[in-house]
Amino acid sequence: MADNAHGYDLDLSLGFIMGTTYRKMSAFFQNGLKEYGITPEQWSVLYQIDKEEGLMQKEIAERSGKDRPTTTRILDLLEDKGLIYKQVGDNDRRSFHVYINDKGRSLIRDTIPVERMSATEVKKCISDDEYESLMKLLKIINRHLDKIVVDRE
Amino acid sequence: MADNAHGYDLDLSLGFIMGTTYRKMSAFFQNGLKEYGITPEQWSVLYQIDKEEGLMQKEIAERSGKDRPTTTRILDLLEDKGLIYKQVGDNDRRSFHVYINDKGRSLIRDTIPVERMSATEVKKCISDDEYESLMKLLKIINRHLDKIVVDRE
DNA sequence: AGACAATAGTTGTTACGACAACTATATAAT
DNA sequence: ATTATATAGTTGTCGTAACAACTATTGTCT
Repeated sequence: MADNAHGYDLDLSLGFIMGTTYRKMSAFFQNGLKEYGITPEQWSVLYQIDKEEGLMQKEIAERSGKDRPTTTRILDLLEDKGLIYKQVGDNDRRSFHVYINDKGRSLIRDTIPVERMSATEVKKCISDDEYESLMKLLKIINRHLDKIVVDRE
Repeated sequence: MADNAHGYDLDLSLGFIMGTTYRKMSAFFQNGLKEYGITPEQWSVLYQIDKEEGLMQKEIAERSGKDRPTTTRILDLLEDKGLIYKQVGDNDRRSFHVYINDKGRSLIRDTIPVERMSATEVKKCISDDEYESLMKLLKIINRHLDKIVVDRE
């Protein structure tokens, strides 16, 4: 955000508009998280760990929609902040299981209302039906693009 | 993309889903641009310069939805690739006017079909009406979030 | 058992976005 | 005219994403 906030020339492609919209929503969330010393992306990873403890990094990556390198780095940051800890896999010594600790748990508890505020804010400018239809369309496109990309693996 | 392509746990917030959808669309476009040695973000900047030559960097930043630092860097890359050139402002010696050259022009001409393919691909999984309504909703949210952020300037 | 492939995670590089701090020039206020 | 302020652009830093290349471990094939 910071620097540009104007009347954009929005006569542009879907991908482009989705990018700017996503970044603004993310910035809005980030603004609410300021005092908690955590970013929206870190939050989403921590949230997944809180939701189900003992996940392997690979599973966390899948659930938070990030690739393995990015997940490694975000987990490092969360560990540095003392919010989570890793434990070497019992059966598989290549893998780690990830656990949240008290500090992480209370951070998530405290910030869930902040996360909700993003949705609340968006719902100020569109109806509930429109919100639902937006979510639905995004999920459809998401899955569609997955199919295309999966072929390349 | 590269690493993760699965059945996500999409029980997540709008911002999150918008982020992953945006990244997948961007990756799809990027894939089509591969042979042209340019990224989607660079493309969007070059596209604006082609559309109206002699723009100041500030105007390019606004139209492509980027802040000034990011614009500076992308313009540097485009200049290094020999697609554009800058010229010091006549009245205002702080500013630059940016022009596209032949190589840049032909790149845009050649890649506009690639850009269109992204929209075409998305339209394979949703109807035209849904596509339009998606665009409309994103623009509304975009403007709404602008209003909130503008207050901070 | 030994070779080979698959998998979990890490590291390095490039691009981009957010943000703060900076330079240089232009404009306004007095 | 001098000072203050605003504006155009740049540079530095951090976080994140995409991607390639790597290590270590596990599984498979023979």
